Amino acid sequence: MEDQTLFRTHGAGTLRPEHAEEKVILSGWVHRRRDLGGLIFIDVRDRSGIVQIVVHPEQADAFQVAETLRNEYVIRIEGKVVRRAEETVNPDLPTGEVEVIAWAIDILNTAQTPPFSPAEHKEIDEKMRLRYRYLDLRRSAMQNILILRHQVTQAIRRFLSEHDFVEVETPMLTKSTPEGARDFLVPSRLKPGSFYALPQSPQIYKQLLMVAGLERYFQVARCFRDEDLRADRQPEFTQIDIEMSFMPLHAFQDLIETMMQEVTAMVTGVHVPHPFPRISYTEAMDRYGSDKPDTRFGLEIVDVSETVKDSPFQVFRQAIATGGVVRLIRVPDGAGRISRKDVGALEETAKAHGAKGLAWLKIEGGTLSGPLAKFISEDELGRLREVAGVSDGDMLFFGADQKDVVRQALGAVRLALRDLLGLVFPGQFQFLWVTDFPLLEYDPTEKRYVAVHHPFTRPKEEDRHKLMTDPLSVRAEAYDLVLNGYEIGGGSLRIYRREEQDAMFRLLGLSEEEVAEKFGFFVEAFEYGAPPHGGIALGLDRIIAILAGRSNLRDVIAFPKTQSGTDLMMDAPGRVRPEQLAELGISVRTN
RNA sequence: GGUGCUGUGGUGUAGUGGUUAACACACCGGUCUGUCACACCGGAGAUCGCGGGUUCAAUUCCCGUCAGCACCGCCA
Repeated sequence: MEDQTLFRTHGAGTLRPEHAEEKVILSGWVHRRRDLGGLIFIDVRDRSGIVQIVVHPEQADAFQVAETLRNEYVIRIEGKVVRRAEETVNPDLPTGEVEVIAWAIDILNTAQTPPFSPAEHKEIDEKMRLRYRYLDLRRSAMQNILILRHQVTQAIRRFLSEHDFVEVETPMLTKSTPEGARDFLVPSRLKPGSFYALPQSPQIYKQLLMVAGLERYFQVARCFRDEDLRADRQPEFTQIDIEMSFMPLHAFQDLIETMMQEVTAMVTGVHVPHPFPRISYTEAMDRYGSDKPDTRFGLEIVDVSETVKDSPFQVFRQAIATGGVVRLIRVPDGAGRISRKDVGALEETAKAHGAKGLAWLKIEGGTLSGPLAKFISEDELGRLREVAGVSDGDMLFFGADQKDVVRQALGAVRLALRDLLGLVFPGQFQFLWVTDFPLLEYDPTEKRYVAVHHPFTRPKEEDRHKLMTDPLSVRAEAYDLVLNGYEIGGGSLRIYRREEQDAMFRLLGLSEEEVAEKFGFFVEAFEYGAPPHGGIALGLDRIIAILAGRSNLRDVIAFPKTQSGTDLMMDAPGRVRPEQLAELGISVRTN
């Protein structure tokens, strides 16, 4: 008899013909049971995979146990690996050339019939999956993602360590600062009425580590933002946070590119060339209507304001007369591929993104159709051919409004066309740097400038002279890393001189007292010899999701939140006992 | 804060102003020695998310509400 305390000699999914005739002990879950009456097959599953167990009636003890097994029971099996007869090989199973003849089966634990089975093939409702997350995670597809995530994190840790970066942990209990997203707050018991904030990112800490002389820092950092959720946004998420001193920007970006190249190759087997393309913010907005363009397909936006400025179509004329623009997306061969119904949906998309409408034109067999047809002269069409390369069979979508509106609306229409026409495919990975973001934007509700990236971002040297005279035209030394139309990272070179940081805070409308209160320690640190530095934060969850071909972040997070920020398994957030609140000096309004 | 979609046995779906609310899987019992999403026979299992309204009658129509999802706003 084998050692009873030994649970396993092999992983179920690892058995191969070379193990034939070996005695093995397996432990795992009953994936499926096929009871033929005089012969019982059990598919046993562990993390490594599935193997078929055969129980013959001659092994009376084992057979008796096998008859009572149910799905998801946890069992231990002793038996012998044998090659399957030619005609019973299962080519769909990695272990399909062998099976295990069992002579002993122990039930380590029984199981209720689960609300859904890990062996099931159908789509399970998201609510169900989240409520019983531990069952959802039994499915190999989910386990594979978690394993993949582990491997990526390990690879990144190794890569950065080899490049002399030091992993440093920074506090989770920190302080709320103005600017940025809404904070998650944690009440202090020792100082009633005071609150910690969970970090939106370790930004200030990592800059202080640069002042401290660490020179190269990284962290797999959990970050928290109390804002509404999306498919690509969770309230807590993980950043690969990186900062370094004394490094030229191009060299830093090269390092990040090399790392992403390695990760992509590891996960997908796809080799992405680098350097990655770079595009300025302005160009991205003009050509793609997005600051995170999906460049896997064309359909670029073309400005035709000049061409149609005298158009009889009033919407065009008026847009231009009031300082706006007219731009179009040309869909090659779109005339035959896009139905009236599709057009209606595209129009809704444009409207949802601020446009008043979406004018369109089909060019088929030399004749024009669509609401614009009667307004476009032969002459204008000729010039459109020149400017936008329009040819027969094309379909054109026009946006006419103020520049920002047209950018956003046509950007959304472009993505809708991507999905409608199926223009992208699995296995395509287009990395892209978006650079030269504006440093500031004007917030009309707060009536002041706010930082586009964050208040620690350095203005571009050549724009610095415009800081006081024309702040909105100042570009930042900031860069986003974009993959397939998702922002997967963002960073900047930082301000590292006190006077400059002070000037930036003043520009953002913070009073001297506010600066002293909120950032006093920070600017003070700059007086003690802060090195030139910069960095980036990469969104690990998004990177994994994209590389693993998943369209929502929940699938790459072990225990994610719903769109309303709840955990359906734990039922968090939850109420707390009155004594807990009392200790914290908190009373809750109940209306 | 707003818009849209969804909510029917354990699960996935079908369906209807008056039905015995249908099907598949799962579940329970039985038969079966080469199955592998086993097969076959039989069985049990649903206050149709919740509340209100319209109606002789509501799972179905209307309003509200809750939950999940997608999106807009928001997310430096």
